[in-house]
Amino acid sequence: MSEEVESMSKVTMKDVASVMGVSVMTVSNAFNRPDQLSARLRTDILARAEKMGYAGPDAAARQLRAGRSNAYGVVFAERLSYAFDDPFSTAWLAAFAQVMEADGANLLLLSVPVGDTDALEALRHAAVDGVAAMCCDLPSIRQARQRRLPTVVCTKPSGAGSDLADVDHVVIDDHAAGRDVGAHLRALGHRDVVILVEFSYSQDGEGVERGPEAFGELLAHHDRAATYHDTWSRIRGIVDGLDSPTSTIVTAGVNSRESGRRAGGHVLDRQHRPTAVVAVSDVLALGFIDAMRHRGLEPGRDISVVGFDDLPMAADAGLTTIRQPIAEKGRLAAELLLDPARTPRQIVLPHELVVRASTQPAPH
Amino acid sequence: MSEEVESMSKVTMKDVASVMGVSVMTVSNAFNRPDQLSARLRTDILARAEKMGYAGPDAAARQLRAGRSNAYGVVFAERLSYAFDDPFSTAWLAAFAQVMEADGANLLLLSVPVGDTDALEALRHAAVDGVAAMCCDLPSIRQARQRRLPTVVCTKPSGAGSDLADVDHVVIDDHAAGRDVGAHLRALGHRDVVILVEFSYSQDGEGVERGPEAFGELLAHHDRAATYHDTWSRIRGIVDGLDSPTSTIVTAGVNSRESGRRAGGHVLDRQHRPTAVVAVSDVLALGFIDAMRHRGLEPGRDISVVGFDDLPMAADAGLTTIRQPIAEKGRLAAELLLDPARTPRQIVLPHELVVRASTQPAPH
DNA sequence: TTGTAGGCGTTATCAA
DNA sequence: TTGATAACGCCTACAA
Repeated sequence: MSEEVESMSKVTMKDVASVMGVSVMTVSNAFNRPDQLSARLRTDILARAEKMGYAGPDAAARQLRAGRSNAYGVVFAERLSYAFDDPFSTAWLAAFAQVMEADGANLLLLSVPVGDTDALEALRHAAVDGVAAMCCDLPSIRQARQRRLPTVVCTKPSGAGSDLADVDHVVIDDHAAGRDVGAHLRALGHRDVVILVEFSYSQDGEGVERGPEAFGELLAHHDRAATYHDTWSRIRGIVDGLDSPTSTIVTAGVNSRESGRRAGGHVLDRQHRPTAVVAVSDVLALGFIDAMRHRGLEPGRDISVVGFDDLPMAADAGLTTIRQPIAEKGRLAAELLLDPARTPRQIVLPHELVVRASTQPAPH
Repeated sequence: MSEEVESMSKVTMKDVASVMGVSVMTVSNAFNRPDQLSARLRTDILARAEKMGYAGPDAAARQLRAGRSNAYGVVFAERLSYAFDDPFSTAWLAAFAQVMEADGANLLLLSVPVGDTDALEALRHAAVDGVAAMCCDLPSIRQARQRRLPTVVCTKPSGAGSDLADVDHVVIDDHAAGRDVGAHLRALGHRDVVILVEFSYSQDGEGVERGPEAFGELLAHHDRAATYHDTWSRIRGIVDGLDSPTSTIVTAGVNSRESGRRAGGHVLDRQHRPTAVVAVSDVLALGFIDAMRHRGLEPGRDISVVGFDDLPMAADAGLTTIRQPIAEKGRLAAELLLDPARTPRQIVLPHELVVRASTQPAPH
C-alpha cells in the first residue's frame, strides 16, 4: 500500500526531508522538538516517515553527536549467568539499578572473564558513560580507566597494581572483617580451622587442601593476584585473627551453594575434621551446612561455621557471618557514577560480625 | 611528566596523528589492525596516545560507522529491581545471557514501566541491534518494531493489537495451560475457586475481589489490555477449564511471594473459604502457602493450591503447577535475535501440568 | 517557523 | 606500509 517503499538501503532523515519537501532539521525537530514546528506539519512528517519505513533518529549517530550514551556498564569477572544466580550479585544489581533507573539511565551488562582478551576488547567498544565493577579483574579496571570513563569498583584491588590506588571505590574493610571472624573463633577456643574459598588457587582443583606451610606462598600470591582481592584480604584477616598457623585452605571451585556442598563433603569425609569452618561467602557456608546436615551433623554443635555477607537466608539458617551493606554498596556505586562531583569517592562502609547459633565454643 | 597534556577538550585520533606526524588512518590501524603497520610504529603510537590522554577509539563513532552496537536490549515492564529479584526473571535472563555471551554480545537492560513515556523515549534512543521482551507492554513492542529492530517477545500479545500478530515470539500456550489447571481442579471436584493474580485490574487495590459477575467485563478488558497478556490468557483458560462461573479473582498487586502472602491472608480470613486457589505464578502460590501455614492450614488437605512456572522451589514445596521451559524461552529468544534467518520465528513451546501434593480432591 | 552549514570521531576504499 | 577522501546520520549554532 505504501507508495514510497524504498527498495533498498536504510531510509534516513534526508530521505524523509526531501520527500516531504522540508529541511532535514524540520524532520529532526518533528521527532525531538515538537514545539519547534506546527503540530500539523509534525503529524504529517511523522506519518510519512512511518510510511517510508524510516526507523527514527539513529541511536549511534545521536550518541556521537551528544557525546553520551546514557548507559552505564557493569563489569563482571564471571559469566553473566552467575550474575543472575548469585544472591549477593542480584542484591547489588537491584540497588544499583534502582538508582540508575531513577535517573533514567540504562544498564549495560558486560562479562569480562579473567584472561578473556576478546571480552576486554568488547569493554573498549561499549558505549557507556561510566563503568562499575562489582567483581572484576585488574585488566578490566585498567581498560575502563584508560578510556577515561568514570570507574567505580566494589572490591578494593589491594596490594596489586599501585596504579589503581586512586580508583573510586565503595568497599568494606575485608581484612578487618576477616580478623573479626578469626578473633571470634579464637575466643571460642577454636584452633583447628578450615577456610573454604571459592577460587582455584593456581591449578588446584576442587577440594584441594593447602596446609599452613603454603600460607606464605598464598599470601605472597595475594599481592600479585589479578582478582579476588576481597577474598584474599579476608583470608589474610582470618589467619591474623586466629593468630595460629594451624588453618587449612580448601578450594571449592566456584562461589555457589552446590560447590560449597561438594567441597564440604571433602572436608567432612577426611580423617581429621576441623572444629570450625570459615567460608568466604554465605553461599559457600550454606552449602557446607547442607553437607553437614546430610551427614547428621549440626552446625555449632558439631562444627562451628561462619560465612560472609549476611544474606537474608543466613539469618534463617542461624549462620554466624559478617554483615556487609550490599544494597548500600550498589546504591553508592551508582551515585558516584552519576555524579562525578560527589565526594568522597573512596568509601569504606562498616561491617559487623553477626553471631548466631552456628558458632559455639570449641569442644573440650 | 607528559609533555603534551591537552589542557581542554577531548583528545582525538586526529590529535594523536598530527603529533605523531602520521595519518589518522594509521592511528586507527594501530588500535584495530595491528597487521596493517609495523610493530615499531604501532608501539610508538599507542604509547604516545596513552601519554596524550587519548581514550581510544570512541565507541559511539565506531558504532555509527559500523552500523551496529553489538548489544541487545532486554525490555521489562517492571522496575529493574524486579528483574533481579524474581526467580522466573533471573532464570530467563541467565539463559538469554548465556547465548548472547557466547556470541560476544552485551546486554542492555531497559525498564519501560507501563505508561512511562520517558522510558519509551529511552528505548528509542538505546543503541541496540535487537530487542527482547520478557514481559512488556504493547507500546514497547511497537516502539522497537518502529525502529525496525529485530524484536522477540516471550508472552504473546494476544487479542490486542492486530498490528502485532506477526511479531517474533517464544511462548507457551497460556490459555491451554490455564485450561489444564481448570480441568484438573474440576476433575478433583472443586467448584469454588479463587484465582490469585498479580496485577491491579483498573483501580483495584490489593486483595480486592471480583466475583463471577465481573468476568465478562474482565475478559473483554483482556482484549484491550496493554500488558499481562499471558496472565489474562491463563485466567480465561482456568475459567474455561473449570467450566463453572463460581470463581473469584483476587488481585495481589505485584508478583512476589510477599504479595501472595498478604493477598492470601485476605482470602483466608474472609468468611467463606474456597476449596482451591490458583495463582498465576509459583511465586504468588508459594506466598499463599505461607499464609496458609501461618494459619495452621495444610496445602492440599485444607485448600488445594496451584501455581504456574514450576520454579525449582515449587517442587520442594510440593506445589502442583504448570511447568514451562523458562531457560528454553530465554535461549531461543536470544538465538532468534542473533540469527535473523533462523526459522521458525514464532515458537510455541510445550507446557505440562505437574501434579503434586498441593492438589487433592475437594472435600465432601 | 523553517533552512544552511559544519562537525561529532571513526573507518572502508582506493591510491601511492 | 601508509595516506587522502568520503561517508556514517545526526543536531547545535546561526541565519532568514
